[in-house]
Amino acid sequence: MPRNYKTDNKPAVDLFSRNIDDINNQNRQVAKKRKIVALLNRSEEDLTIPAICKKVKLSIPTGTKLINELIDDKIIVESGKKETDNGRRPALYRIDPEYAYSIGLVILLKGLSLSVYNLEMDEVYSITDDSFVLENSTECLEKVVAFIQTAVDKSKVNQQRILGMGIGITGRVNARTGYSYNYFNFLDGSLVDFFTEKFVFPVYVDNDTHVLGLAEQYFGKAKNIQNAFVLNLSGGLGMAIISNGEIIGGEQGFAGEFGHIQLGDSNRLCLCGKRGCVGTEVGGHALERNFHEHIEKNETSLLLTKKEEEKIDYLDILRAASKGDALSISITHNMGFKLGKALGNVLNLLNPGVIIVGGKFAPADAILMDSIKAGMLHTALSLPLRSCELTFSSIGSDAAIKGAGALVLSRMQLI
Amino acid sequence: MPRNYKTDNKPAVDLFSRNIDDINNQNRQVAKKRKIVALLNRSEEDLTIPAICKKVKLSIPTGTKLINELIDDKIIVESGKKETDNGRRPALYRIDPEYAYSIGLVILLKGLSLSVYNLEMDEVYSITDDSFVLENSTECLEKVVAFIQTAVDKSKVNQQRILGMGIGITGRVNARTGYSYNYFNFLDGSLVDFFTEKFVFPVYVDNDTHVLGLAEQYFGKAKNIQNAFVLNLSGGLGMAIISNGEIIGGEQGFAGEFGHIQLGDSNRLCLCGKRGCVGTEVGGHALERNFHEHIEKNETSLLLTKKEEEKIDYLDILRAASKGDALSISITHNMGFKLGKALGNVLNLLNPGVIIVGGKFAPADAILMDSIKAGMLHTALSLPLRSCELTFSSIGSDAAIKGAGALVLSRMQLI
DNA sequence: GCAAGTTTATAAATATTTTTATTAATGTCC
DNA sequence: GGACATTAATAAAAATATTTATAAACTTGC
Repeated sequence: MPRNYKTDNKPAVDLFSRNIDDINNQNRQVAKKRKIVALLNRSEEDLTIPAICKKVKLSIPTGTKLINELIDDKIIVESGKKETDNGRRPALYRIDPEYAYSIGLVILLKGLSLSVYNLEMDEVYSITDDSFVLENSTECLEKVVAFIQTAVDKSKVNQQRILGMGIGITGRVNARTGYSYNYFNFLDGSLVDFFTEKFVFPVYVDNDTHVLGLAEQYFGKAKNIQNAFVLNLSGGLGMAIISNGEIIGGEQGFAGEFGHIQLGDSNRLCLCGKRGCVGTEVGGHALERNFHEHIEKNETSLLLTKKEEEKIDYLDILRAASKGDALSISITHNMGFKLGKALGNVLNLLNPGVIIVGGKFAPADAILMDSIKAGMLHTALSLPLRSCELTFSSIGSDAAIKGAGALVLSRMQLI
Repeated sequence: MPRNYKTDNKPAVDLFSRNIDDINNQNRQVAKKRKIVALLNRSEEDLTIPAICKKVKLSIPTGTKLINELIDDKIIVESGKKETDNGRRPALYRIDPEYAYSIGLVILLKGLSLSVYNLEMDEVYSITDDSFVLENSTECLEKVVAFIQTAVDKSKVNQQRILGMGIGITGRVNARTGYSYNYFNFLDGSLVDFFTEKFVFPVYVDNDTHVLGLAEQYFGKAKNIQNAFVLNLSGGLGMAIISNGEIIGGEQGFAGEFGHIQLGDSNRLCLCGKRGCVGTEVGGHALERNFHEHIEKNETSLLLTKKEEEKIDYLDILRAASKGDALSISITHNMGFKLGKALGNVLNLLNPGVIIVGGKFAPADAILMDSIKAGMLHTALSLPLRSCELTFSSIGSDAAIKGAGALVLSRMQLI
């Protein structure tokens, strides 16, 4: 009887397997290929074979073999020769960006945004529904599904080429199990199970703040930094904590509820039922509330000449502050100071190398930088403060969506 | 000319190499051997070859080969056959505990303790100097060196068999660079450099709280838990944070300054210069202060009948509380409540699965458990609180020393 | 008490990876 | 402009690891 040895040397597990267990239990070659792709994905410039082999700890012959296989599979392309001072010039390689795509979806209280990204995380399609209002209902969930379906259709991307969809949703989310606890919590199974059944590609979920942190980690100012805070400062206040190079989820993925730390001196009642949460003093909604309280005390503002008082939102206040409106400046500074105090305390606990202000307030660096720093001085210990940089996100308004897209690559260990 | 192929199949890098770069840049076989040793070190019971191979992801022939080499090197010993229900009975293997040793040293404000551990982290020698008082001086440092030298001599352990010494020292420490910032900061180089020059074995350093966290992680109630807080509640208050299975050091290793978060409602001036730090309300010294303040207000206590007021320390207060002294119980409960409130806030931020109270207060669970829980209820969000267990360390008073010893194995990736 | 089933351990065959040697492609120096 | 230095890529040889087959050591069930 002839012996039945394995003759095909192709890996049994596909690089783009849609089964997460495969990814964690893959053979050495596929794991190394994944690392090569991830390295090229992270790298700004194209890389040579020796450089790749050094980084992924492979000998040049094996590295060459795997890279050639990736070229055969159309995942990697040669992009020219590298200019060097001496020696034979090496060939450069990069990812073929159009080989595969990922989808980022962000579900906020108001607004639904989806983008399709190629492997290099360049946006190839984008759509937003500003009229969307998040409700914990079947109808709302169906709306989301319909939105995704039409978006995917309109993007004209081959669905077989979609690696997966990452969803960032507001509220408490267990990223590991895929359950959402504040919205769409009426489902029998997890939110991930629900979506996975609806689409041919795999679905991953995390909360909006963690997804923003991912964006900062891969494309923003937390790149190559092992310990960072990424603030999601918009209407509310959240924080993604990066420690030892990883976003901290905690035991159920609930980590980051910075808005519900009681550090303030105020006694305002928070939505969570407690009093004095940072979130009652810091964030867009708190800013609006402060604005209206001051107006009630007969203070005045340039803003009142342009808009009815009830319709003024925190973005109006920010704009007014940057144009010199005294009240807007005052309350924004005040908010920044309180935020700084809270940050200084948490800085003592976690010793980050950088604090990045993201969210809708990211462009407000000119107004907020100094007041936050002043606040931090009041609470932070000098040693950890000295080596912590305060900075504002520069990724732009689609940061969270891009982070949601990156969630796919991250889970597939391709970035 | 004869070709010079490598003929010796022994690894070029020794398993117990004293060069940390070797460890991070080792060949596959040595890395796997290290994993085998670490697995056996962590495992309660002895393991079979198939079990080991499965865990470290090796085929049985290669696993067998490596294990046999470890046996040849006297690092592993066979310990009998395993009883099974069916099939051939496999041989069991375990670490030869006396093959090598590690030293744990803890330098506190008052007291110096050193223990020698075998590979299974059983104590083989222990010595303490209670008269020691930590000062930031050359003389004090020389005292420490002399203490270590006589201790190592007295322990009668072959110095060549000592893998290294782990030091836990109070104050801010950068574990990566080996610098100590509060004590012995007058040195030209790092504290690690200083000690490394004095001894033949390598030296590792971290602060006392992180080392306590390590102990809890490897031998205590944080074992197999990915997200935990380990409180160092003694005279002062510190916290080791374990996230994603790793102790968080932060950018400079300063993470964990829980005592300097301003969460309290009090306005007491802290040693750090700020007001309202948790540490001014929680911890042994705060407890003593509270005790004396109450006595000044003419309250009374059983303790006063036994000891002069000035000599009463927090351990006396704890003992009195457990014997029913009303004042001691009251102020201890009060402290527990404040600690609980502070913990609840940080729990919102990091979502740990377990909070372990360690340090000198670890035996005070009966007095503190309920008051801490009550405090946490006031500040923690319900979802993260629900899944977080509060517990007290049961390792014992030498926890930190054992953690310092484990620091050696940890850095050598042998645990 | 012996066949059948199960698991460990070893041996042989096959597959993979690395090391070393060789060849190729460049720049530099005299 | 050619010897020489330098780096890349490929080829061949050696080392290492895995798969498969087989033997050995057990239990169980009849």
